[in-house]
Amino acid sequence: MKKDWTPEQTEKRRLILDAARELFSKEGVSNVSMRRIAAKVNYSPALIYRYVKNKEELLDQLRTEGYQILLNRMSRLEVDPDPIKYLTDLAVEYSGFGVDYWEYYDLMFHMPIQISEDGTVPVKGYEAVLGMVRNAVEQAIKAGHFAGCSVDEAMFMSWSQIHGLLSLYISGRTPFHIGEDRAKVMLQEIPRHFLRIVATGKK
Amino acid sequence: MKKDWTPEQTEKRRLILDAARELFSKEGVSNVSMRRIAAKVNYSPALIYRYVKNKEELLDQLRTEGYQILLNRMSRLEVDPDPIKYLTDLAVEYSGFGVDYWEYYDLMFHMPIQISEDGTVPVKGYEAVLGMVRNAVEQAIKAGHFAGCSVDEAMFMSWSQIHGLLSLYISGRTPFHIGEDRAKVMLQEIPRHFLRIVATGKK
Amino acid sequence: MKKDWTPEQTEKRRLILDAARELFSKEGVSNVSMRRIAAKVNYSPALIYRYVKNKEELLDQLRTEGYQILLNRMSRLEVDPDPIKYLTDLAVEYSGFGVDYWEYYDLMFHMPIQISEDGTVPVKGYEAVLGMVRNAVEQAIKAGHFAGCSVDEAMFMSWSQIHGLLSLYISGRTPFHIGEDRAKVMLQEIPRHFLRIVATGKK
Amino acid sequence: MKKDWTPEQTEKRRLILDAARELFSKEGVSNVSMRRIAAKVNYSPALIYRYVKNKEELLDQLRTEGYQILLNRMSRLEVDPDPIKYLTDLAVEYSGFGVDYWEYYDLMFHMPIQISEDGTVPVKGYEAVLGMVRNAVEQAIKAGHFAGCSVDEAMFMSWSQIHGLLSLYISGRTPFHIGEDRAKVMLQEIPRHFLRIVATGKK
DNA sequence: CATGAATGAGAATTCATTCAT
DNA sequence: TATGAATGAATTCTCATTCAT
Repeated sequence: MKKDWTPEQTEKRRLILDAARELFSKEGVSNVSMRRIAAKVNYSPALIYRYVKNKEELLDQLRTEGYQILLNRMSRLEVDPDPIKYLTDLAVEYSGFGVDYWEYYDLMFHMPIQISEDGTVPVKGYEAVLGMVRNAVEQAIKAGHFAGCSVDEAMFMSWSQIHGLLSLYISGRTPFHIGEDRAKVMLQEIPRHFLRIVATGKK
Repeated sequence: MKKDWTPEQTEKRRLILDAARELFSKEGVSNVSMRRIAAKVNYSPALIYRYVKNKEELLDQLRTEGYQILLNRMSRLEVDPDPIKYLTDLAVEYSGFGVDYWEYYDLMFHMPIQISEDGTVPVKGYEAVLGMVRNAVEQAIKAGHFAGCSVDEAMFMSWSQIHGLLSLYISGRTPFHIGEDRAKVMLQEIPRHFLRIVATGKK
Repeated sequence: MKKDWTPEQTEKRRLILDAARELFSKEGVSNVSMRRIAAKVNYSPALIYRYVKNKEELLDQLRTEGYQILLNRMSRLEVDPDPIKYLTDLAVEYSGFGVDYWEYYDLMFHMPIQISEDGTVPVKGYEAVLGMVRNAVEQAIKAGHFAGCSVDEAMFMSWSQIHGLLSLYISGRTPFHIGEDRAKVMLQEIPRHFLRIVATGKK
Repeated sequence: MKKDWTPEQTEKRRLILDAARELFSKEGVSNVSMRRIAAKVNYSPALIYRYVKNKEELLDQLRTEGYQILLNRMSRLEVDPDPIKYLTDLAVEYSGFGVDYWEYYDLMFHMPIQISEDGTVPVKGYEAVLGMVRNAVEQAIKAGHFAGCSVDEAMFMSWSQIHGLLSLYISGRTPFHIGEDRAKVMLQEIPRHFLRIVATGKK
């Protein structure tokens, strides 16, 4: 499945990938058959296989694309001298991606992760994305933030805060009033509250 | 599937549900057939349908049970006068459930939510669970915490922090070193860091 | 696919195996689909799989049965003190099987042989059959026959003479006049000519 | 597919046939798709059908070619005055063909024979090949060999001896030690033993 | 002459589910 | 109550073949 694609072919492949992405997140990967993807783009089931090797490759391609887009968005940020500012920028960008491309996000971060024998994740881009976050967290710790946290801990807490928001958002669990633009409200939360969930109990 | 169950019937239904849950969690919902559930409890495939309407109802039932268990765990907590302490207790209990019953959790909080026409979630227990959290958050706000946050906001941030941790944990994305007990490490994080992601930038 | 079969089940499995055998030799193994086998016995395609694990197992079963039948026929012979007489008896029995069960024979001796890593043939019965022939040939050599031949050679020549007859017979290449009973004529040839193709040229 | 071929067309058809033969022999007729044949000669699948009517015709053509090659090899022999010598020469040539072109041989002599209404075999060359053998046998009988055999019988025995060797050889059933050159060993057997399987029982 | 696009038919399986007994 | 038998519909994927260009 690499050949040299003509523009038309690329376009058709795109069509298929998009249809698949939509269906996958609407109904779950395993409830979507190649047939249904074909039907959605008005192709015969057999034709799908001229543009996509198989279901596996289709999923991999979507995931890889997702990581690439996310990576691009995160990379275009300037590195702010204030590591917390930078980390927040990253979070904003990450969430923006999650909201704009929630179908991708679903495929990228909700499926059980595959780890190859050497301990790495075999989908291109995954490690790169997490690496950026990790570096930013590391800088923040060096600058005295996240008192008492290891890099792992700080990274995990930061990541999971944003991931939690996106995950609930994607599955429709944002507790905001129906009628409002969920996405917009969601995205306002991030810069306002990221890394600032402070509940100052007397302890 | 609403008949009046005799105790024996209830017990058998129980057996089936348990088998289903175990299989689902071990192999993923869509990789488990009704046949395999039947085999696991030594019933004929047909008999399953005496106790369970179909796969869908089976899943719904499991979800409902999940909410019930979670509700029980959260309810048995004493309400600490310090609302932050209580909220943290709730978080610990919630996460404990998520780790112990991650297979339930997956079914309960990762699938797209179904909302009925009147705006409620038709699965029994769901609203109750969230209600408890909401109340606790409300108390905390009244006590002066979460400065500047609406109840919705504070509730969403708190929930998604924990949900994010669990979600990443369930899909295998905890960035801790292999070999450690992921579950244990994960659970240590919660009381240590919940509601305390503070990054004091100079701003 | 072992379970304990009830008599009815055994019978149905038999039905399927027989249908498969007929189709296989009439049209070639790879031109016969499970669907067609199902159709031939008036079952739904799915039902086939209650009685047979898959196409592979079906073929293996048929082959194994074939070797068993052949082995039985060859085993019931008394060992004649004259090794040539005995060898001829074996040949007659072997050919009788080949003619009576030519569909089996086709599956057993015309498909490319599978040899496992340890150099043996993994289908039960194959080695046993050849072993009997080999022993008989060995006795004959010890008794002074097959002058100048190794056991391998003598065994190969004897075997291939009969196999050649059967192979041509099965594929319809017996050059006897149409209308005669090909099978009968064929079988007469064996005792008359086996091991006696003597063309004493003056050289 | 009878058009008048230009030399270029003939050449291309040749290319396709050769590719097909190679693939067929390497992987078995039913494991080779028209696509793969096309790919092997760097044609588009569609183009194949300009030079070959369909898979069936392709096979028929290969068979016909096979008979032609075999016929050529057998024809180039001088007719030895000793009919047994000549018959042996034919056998050697026939087996040489079978070993060199075993893929052809398989197609030519293992598939069920098609006989047309007038009792002849509709594939060109088949009758001619057998005719040569038949004649040679006839001469041998006239010269006093094959005592007591009809032409049919003698012809059938001779043919099936060689065919048996080739058939077992092709399906991998030569009982010679692995590591030796099976083909070479096989071919040595023919002149050594053809028409000389003598087992002189005391009887 | 040549090809890319396209497809209907079919391959081996599997599954949720029903039904007669 | 319980089950074995049965199946229609679905799954992923391949293939021989046609046709418009």
